[in-house]
Amino acid sequence: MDETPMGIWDFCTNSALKRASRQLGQLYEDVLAPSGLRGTQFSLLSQISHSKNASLRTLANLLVMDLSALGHTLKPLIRDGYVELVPDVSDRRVKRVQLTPLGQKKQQEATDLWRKAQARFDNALGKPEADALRRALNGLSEASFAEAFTRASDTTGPGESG
Amino acid sequence: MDETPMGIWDFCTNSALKRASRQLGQLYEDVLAPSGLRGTQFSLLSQISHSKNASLRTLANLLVMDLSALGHTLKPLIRDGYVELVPDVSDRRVKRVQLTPLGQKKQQEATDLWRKAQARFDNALGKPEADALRRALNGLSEASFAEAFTRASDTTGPGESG
DNA sequence: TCAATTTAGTGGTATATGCCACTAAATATA
DNA sequence: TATATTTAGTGGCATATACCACTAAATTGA
Repeated sequence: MDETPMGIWDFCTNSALKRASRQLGQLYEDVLAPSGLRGTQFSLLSQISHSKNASLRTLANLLVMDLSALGHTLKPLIRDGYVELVPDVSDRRVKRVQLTPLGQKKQQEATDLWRKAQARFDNALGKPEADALRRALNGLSEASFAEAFTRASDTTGPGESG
Repeated sequence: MDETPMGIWDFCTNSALKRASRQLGQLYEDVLAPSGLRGTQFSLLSQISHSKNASLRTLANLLVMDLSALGHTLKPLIRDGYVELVPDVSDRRVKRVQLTPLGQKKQQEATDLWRKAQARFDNALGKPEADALRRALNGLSEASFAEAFTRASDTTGPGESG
């Protein structure tokens, strides 16, 4: 065999993460398809549902997403009548994000499909492994991890100083 | 506390994966920035370097990426002179992807930066955990996982029937 | 050999996501 | 109070990524 099936993802966590994200994204989206929602849109609607009356900024921080990216991503959902932005009265810069009744219905409908996808995932990987993976991923998403990463000078050698 | 900091990512592996991907993407890209390459572009150049003379289709499969998405993503790299597509002589449908000399140089330059990012990641998470995470993610990216997922009827109850 | 099917790529369109520049509004400071 | 700074959001531009329709070339089958 002269064709080594080695990839950058075997070394690079970032590449591995993106590749896995594409794969799992496809898998979940296929299941969510009947709802007409993309995977990201389902995540968004669900989080908006959880974080009632959050501002765009708050939501962006929770989702570890750029504020303007969130704004852009919400546009199709606003256009389709699932989400609305309500200006805050006390701070006129702020806009609160909320689901419309239609959005709530759509989110619930999609949740039924999502449960299937999640069940399949847990079955395919094993429940304990799935839970562990989710925890690990959520650890990476915490601000404290970003700080640890940024702070980490590459002390690859033996003996950790400082 | 009436503000439960609970998120969809606490339940949904897909949401957790995308969120972590955004976070890690930012972290890696900050380190790669001096090279002028985005994270995805570095992954791409590296994989092209590994998979010498691969066709677009082969590369797309390896990367678990849609063929046309790969084509689109390569465009900036071709425009900037890092990558070129060479038509295959025996099968005139096929285009082989390869780095230009400039692309090789850029890839090597970026690899030096990447090593820093990777070292920081390993430091922040711990080497064994990082390796385990990479393995888990690469498992999700395998075709066999997609098959297991698709095949998995949601046998959430006890007793798995054939 | 010729038609039907499959395979590789391209281009258009839409969503996902980030950066930067800009506006508006709130807050801090002199 | 008037100015400086910070904060929230918007809009433009670029890349990332998917789907669909289409072309071209190879393969299959009659």
